[in-house]
Amino acid sequence: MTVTPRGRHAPVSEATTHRLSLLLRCLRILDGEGVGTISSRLLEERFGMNSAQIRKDLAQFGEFGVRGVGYRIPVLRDRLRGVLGLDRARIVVVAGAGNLGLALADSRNFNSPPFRVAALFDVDPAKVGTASRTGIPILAGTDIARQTQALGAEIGVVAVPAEAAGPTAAALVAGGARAIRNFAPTPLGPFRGVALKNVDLTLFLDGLSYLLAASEPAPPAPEP
Amino acid sequence: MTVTPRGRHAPVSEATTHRLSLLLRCLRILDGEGVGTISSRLLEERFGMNSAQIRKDLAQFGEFGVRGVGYRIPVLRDRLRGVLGLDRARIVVVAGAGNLGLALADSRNFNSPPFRVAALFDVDPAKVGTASRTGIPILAGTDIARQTQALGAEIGVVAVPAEAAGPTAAALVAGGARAIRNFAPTPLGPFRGVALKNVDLTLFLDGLSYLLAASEPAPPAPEP
DNA sequence: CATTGTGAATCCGTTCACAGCG
DNA sequence: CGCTGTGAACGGATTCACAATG
Repeated sequence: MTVTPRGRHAPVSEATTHRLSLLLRCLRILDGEGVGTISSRLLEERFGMNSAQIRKDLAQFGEFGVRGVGYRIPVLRDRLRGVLGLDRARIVVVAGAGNLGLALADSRNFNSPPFRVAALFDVDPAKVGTASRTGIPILAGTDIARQTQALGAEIGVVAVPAEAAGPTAAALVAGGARAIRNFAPTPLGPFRGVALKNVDLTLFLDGLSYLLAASEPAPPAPEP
Repeated sequence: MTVTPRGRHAPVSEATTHRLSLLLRCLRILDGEGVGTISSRLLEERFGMNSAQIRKDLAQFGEFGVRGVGYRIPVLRDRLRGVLGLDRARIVVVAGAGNLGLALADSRNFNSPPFRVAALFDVDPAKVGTASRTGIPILAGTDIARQTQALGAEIGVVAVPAEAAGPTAAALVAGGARAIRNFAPTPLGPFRGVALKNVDLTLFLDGLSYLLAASEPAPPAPEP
C-alpha cells in the first residue's frame, strides 16, 4: 500500500494541483450537504469532472479511497488539505490598494482561512493610514519590505500599475515573501527561491476575441 | 505555399493563442522602438520566448516570414491581429460594479481598442445612474439582457458575487453576448454557442500554497 | 461486487534538426 | 548565407481497460 507520506512525491503538474483544488471545493460542498462518502463516478456525474482523472491525480500523492466504496469525504478533504498545503495558515499582503487590490483583499473567498490578508500597501498618502471596507489596514508603499517581514507574510500579491510592478515585487521578496502572484500586465523576471505566477487580466479579452473570430464566417474579407 | 486564409485552419490550442497574444504585445513594443524586422532567434533572446515554438505557432495559421530575413513587424502584427480577431471592434459589458468590475472596466489595458467597455451593471440603486471613474455608465442590473442587446455587446464579463453569477450570465447570453469571462468562484455550465471561460481568482492562492508546501521540509509532522 | 488504483495505449503539445528558400 | 517552415522524435498528460481489493 504505497502510502506516500506528505512531502514525499514526484513533481506534479500544475494541471493536477488545479484540479485537486477544484475537487477540494466540491468536497466542501458535499460535506456541507451531509454527504459522507462519494465515488469518482458520482463526482463525474455531479460536477462534470473525469473520474479516471480524479483517481490518477490522487494516485500521485497516495491512496485515499476505499475499494468498492469510494472516498470518505472528511478523510479525503483533510488529506487534500495536507497535500495542497492548506492545513497551515498563510499570511498574505496585497501591494496596491486600487480597485483590483481592494477587490482581492476584501473578497470573502480570497481572504479566508487558511489565508489571511494582513495588509494592503499603497503609495497614495490619502489612502495610507485608512483601511479597506473589511478593515484591512492600508500601509505605506515605501514600507513593503519592512512590513512584509514584520507581519510574517509568505505570499505577496502585486496589484499595482505595470511601471511599479518590478520594484514592488522586489520589495516583497526582500521582506521574505516566498510566493508572488503578479496581476500587473508585465511578466516579472524570476527571483531565486520564490514561486512567481503572472496573471495577465489584459489577455483575458484576447482569448475570447480569438474564439469569436473563429466562430465567425469570414470578417471584412481582404480582397484577393 | 500553404497560405491558410483567415478563418480556414485546424483547431488551435489555447496555449498557442495565448503565446500569440504575448507575441503581438512584443511586436507592438518593437514597432514603437522603430524596429522594422525581427527574427524568431532575436525574439527568443530579447523576450525569453522559444524560437522554434514561435515558428510552429505561426505555422498553424500560414506563412508570415521571409526566409533568410525574419518577420517584417508591421506585416506580422497585422496578420496576427487578423488571426486573433483583433482587427474588429468588440463591445464589452461588465456585470457587477464592485471593486473587481470597476478595476477591469477602468483599466487602461482592459478597456482599449479593439475592445470598448460600453457599460457596467449593478443591482445597487445607489450606483445605478452614476458612472465609473473613467466615465463608463453604470446601468441597472435588471436591464442586462436588454442593454446588452441595445449596445451590441459581444463580450460579457461576470464580476458579481457567486450567488448571482448564473442568472447574470444567462441574461448576458439572452442579450446576445457570444463570449463570457466569468470571474465568480462558480464554474458556469456551458451555454450553447457561447464561448465561456471561468477565471477563479480564489484558486490563485491555492496554487501558490501548493508551491510553498512543496518547498517546505515537512510541516506539523503527523506522528508515525 | 462496486470501486479503487494502475499499467498500457493514446493523444497532444513541445523540441529537435534540417530541408527549402529568399 | 541565414532564417523560416516542417517532418520526425520526444515527452508528458489524459484516457482506457482491468486486475486488485475492501
